[in-house]
Amino acid sequence: MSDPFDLGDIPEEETARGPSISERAAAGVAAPTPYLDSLNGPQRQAVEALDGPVLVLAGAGTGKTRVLTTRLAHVLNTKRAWPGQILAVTFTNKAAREMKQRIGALIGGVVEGMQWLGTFHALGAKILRRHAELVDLRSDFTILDADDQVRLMKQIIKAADIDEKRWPARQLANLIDSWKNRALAPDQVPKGESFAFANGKGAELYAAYQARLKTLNAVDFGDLLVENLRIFQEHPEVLEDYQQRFKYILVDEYQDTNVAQYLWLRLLARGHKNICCVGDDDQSIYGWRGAEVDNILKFEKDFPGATVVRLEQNYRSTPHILQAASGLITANEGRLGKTLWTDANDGEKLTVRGVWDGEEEARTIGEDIEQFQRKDHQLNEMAILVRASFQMREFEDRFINLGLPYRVIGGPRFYERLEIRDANAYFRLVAQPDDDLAFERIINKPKRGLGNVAVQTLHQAARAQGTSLWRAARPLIESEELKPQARRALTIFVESIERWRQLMPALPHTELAEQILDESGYTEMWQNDKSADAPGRLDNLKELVRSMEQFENLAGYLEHVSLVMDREDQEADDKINLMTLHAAKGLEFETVFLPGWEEGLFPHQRALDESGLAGLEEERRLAYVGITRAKQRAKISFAANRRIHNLWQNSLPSRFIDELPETNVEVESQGDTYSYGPSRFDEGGFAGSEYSSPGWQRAKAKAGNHATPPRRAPMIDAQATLIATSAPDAEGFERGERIFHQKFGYGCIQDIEGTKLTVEFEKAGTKKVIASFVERP
DNA sequence: TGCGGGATTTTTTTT
DNA sequence: AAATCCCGCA
Repeated sequence: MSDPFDLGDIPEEETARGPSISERAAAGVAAPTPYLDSLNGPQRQAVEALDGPVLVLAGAGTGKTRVLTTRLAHVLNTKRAWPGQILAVTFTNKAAREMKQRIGALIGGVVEGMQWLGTFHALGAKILRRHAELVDLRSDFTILDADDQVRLMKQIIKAADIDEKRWPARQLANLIDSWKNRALAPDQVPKGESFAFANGKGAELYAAYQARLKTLNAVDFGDLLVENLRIFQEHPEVLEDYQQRFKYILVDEYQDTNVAQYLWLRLLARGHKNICCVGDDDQSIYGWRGAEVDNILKFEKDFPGATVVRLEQNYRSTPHILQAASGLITANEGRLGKTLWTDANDGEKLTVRGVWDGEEEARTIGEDIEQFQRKDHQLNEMAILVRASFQMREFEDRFINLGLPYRVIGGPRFYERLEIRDANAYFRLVAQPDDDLAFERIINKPKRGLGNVAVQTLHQAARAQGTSLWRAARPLIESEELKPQARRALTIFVESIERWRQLMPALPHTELAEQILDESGYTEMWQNDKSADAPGRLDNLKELVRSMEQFENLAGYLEHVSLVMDREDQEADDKINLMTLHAAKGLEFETVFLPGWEEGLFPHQRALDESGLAGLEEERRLAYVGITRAKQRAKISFAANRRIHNLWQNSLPSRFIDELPETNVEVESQGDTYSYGPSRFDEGGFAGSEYSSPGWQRAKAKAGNHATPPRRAPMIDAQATLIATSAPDAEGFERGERIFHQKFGYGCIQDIEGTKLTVEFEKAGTKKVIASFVERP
C-alpha cells in the first residue's frame, strides 16, 4: 500500500477548473471506441451519457457490470478524466476487485491510478485518515469490528449501571448502527427511538460510546462514513477539494445505499454533477442493514435533469425463469417497473416439489445433482440457495455422505476466527499502542498470570490518568500496586511489546509477525492444546502469516483486515455451490435449487414481525433474486416438517409459491406429477390425507385466510395474513396425556414448559415438540 | 485464578 | 443439538 496521503498521479495542471487545452483538443478528435460496438441500444446509451446525473435501472442479468466498466473505460478513453479523478463505489470488495480487473481488460493492461475505486467503507476510511485530526482522531486510528464493538458496548452499559441481561449489548450495537446508517449524531436521535433501549438511555449511551471511541482513537464501521460527513459539513474547503477532484462518480448497487451513503454521494456529486448510479430496485435485499430503496426511487428528484436508462434485455435466463420471476415480483408495490425480456428459447419450466422434511429435501436434491452429473453437467454450474445458513447443514451432511464435493460461499470468515483475531490483536497493539481492546484481548493469552484482578487495576489506573491501558501499564510496573507475580508478568509483557515495536521499522513485517507469535507464547499455547481443532488453528496462523506477504507493511495489512472481511475464494475445482440467497446476489448458475420455501422460513417470520409489509416485500425481492440467478432451470422445494432449534414444527408452503404464474411452473412429486391448481398444496394435496387432521386444521386457522389465496393479488388484505405459524399455546394439555403428532405418531406427555411439550413417543423416543402441533387422538 | 458443569439461548440476511 | 455464558467451587 503506497502512501495513504498521496492524492494520486494527477498532473498539476489537470486539477485546475475547466477543460484544459489538451482536453479541449482531445474532444475534437474521435477516439476509437471499439468496445461500444458490442453493446445493445440502452447499454450504449448508459455508457455514452457522460454529462450530468444518470440512473441506470439494470434488471437481473442485463449486463450491468459490463455497462459500468465500459462506461468507466469510455471516460478514460475519451480523456474526460484521469483515473485519479474518478470515484467508483461498490458495496463489496469482490465487486471492486472484479471491476478493477475488467477495466484493465478493456483498456489493456493494469489500471494504474484508480485509487478511488473501492467500497464505501474503504473509501470512507481513506478520506478519514487524511483528515482525522478534524474530528479528534489521529490518522492511525483503529477500525473496530463488530466483536470489538459489542465488547466496548458491554463496558459502557456496565459503567452506566444498567442490567446487561435485560438490555443486551448486541441490541445497543444494532441500534447505534441503525442511527449511524441514517447519519444521526447522538443529539439527533429521535426521543422515541432513544427509548428503545434502557428506558430512554439510548442516546445517552450512544454519546458515551462515541466519547469512548475517541479516547481509544478508534472508529467503528458506521463512523467511516458518518465522520466523513462531519468533515464535509464542518470544513467546506475540504469538501470542495473532493468535489472538484471527482469529475465522474460511479455507484454500483445503488439500491443498497443507506442514508449516510446517500448523503455522502450527494455532497461529493455536487461539484461536477456527473454521477451515474446503477441499481435494481427489485434486488434491494439489505433493508435490515439500513438500505433505503427510497434512494433509488427518488433519484430523479434528488438529481434534477437525470437521464434514466432501463436495461431490460436479459442475457442470462430462459423465458420461463424470467416470467416466473417477473410474475412474482409484480406483487410488490412501489416499484420503478421493468419488464425483462430475452431472445432465448423457452427452456424448462420451474419445478416445485413438496417433501416430508428437511432430510428428504436434501436427499432428493442430492439425487437430482447426481443425475445432472451423470448427464455431464458441471457441479460448478449448480447452486443451492438457502434463506438462512442453518439450512446448509442438512445439505452438507448429505453431500459428505454422497461424496459430492461442495463449497460454501460466504461461510464463516477467515478473519473472524478466534486465533486470527488474537494474532491480529497482538499486531494491533504493536502498531497502535492505545488500542485498549487489543490490549485486553491478549494480555492473558496465553495465560501469564494476568487475570481479572490485574486487568481491573490497570483499568483503574488508566481511567485515573485519562490514558490508555498501555500507557498506564508502565507506571504500574514501577509501583507496588500489583502482586509481585503479576508485576513480573506485566513487566515481561510490556517489554516484549516494546521490543517488537522497535523492530517494526527494521524487520519485514511477516518476520516480525512470526516472531511475535512465537515469542509471546501464542503459538506454543495451541501446540500444547490437546483439543481437536488446535492443529487447524495452527494452520490458520501459518496461513495468516503467509497472506501478510502481499502487503507492504503491518499498517497496510491491518487496514485490509478491518475493511476486507472476505478472502478470494478458490473457484478452480468443480464443486456444488452452497450459499444464502443474500450471498448469491450478482452470481449466476445453470441450475439453481431453492429449498425451504415455507411460511415462516421464507418469507422469514422475523422479517414479517419486525417490518410487516415492507419486510414481506423484501422477502419477495429475495425470492426474485433467487430465481433470477438461474440460467437454465430453477427447482423450488418445501418441506412439511422442519426441525428448528431441535423442535419439530410443521409448516405451510410459502405464499411465494402460489404467486408464481402457473404457466411457468411444473409440480413435481416423488415420481409423478400433480395437476396444478390454485390450492394444490392446501387441503391435503401433496402429501396424503394426514393433512385434514385437526392439528392441520388448527395450523391452517392460525395462518389466517391463507388457504386459497387469490391469484396474483397480494395477500396483505389483513394483518392476520402476515402471521404464519408463530405463537402456539399449550392449551389444556396435561402431563401424562396421550397425544398424536404428525411426524412421530402417538406418545405420552412427560413435561410441559410454556408452549413446549416433552413427549415420550411410542416409536420415536422422547422429543420436544410445540404444543399446537400435537392433538388428542 | 482457573476450571467445570449447569443453565440458557440461538443468526436471517453482512459492509 | 450445539454453543455460549455464567456462576460456583477448588
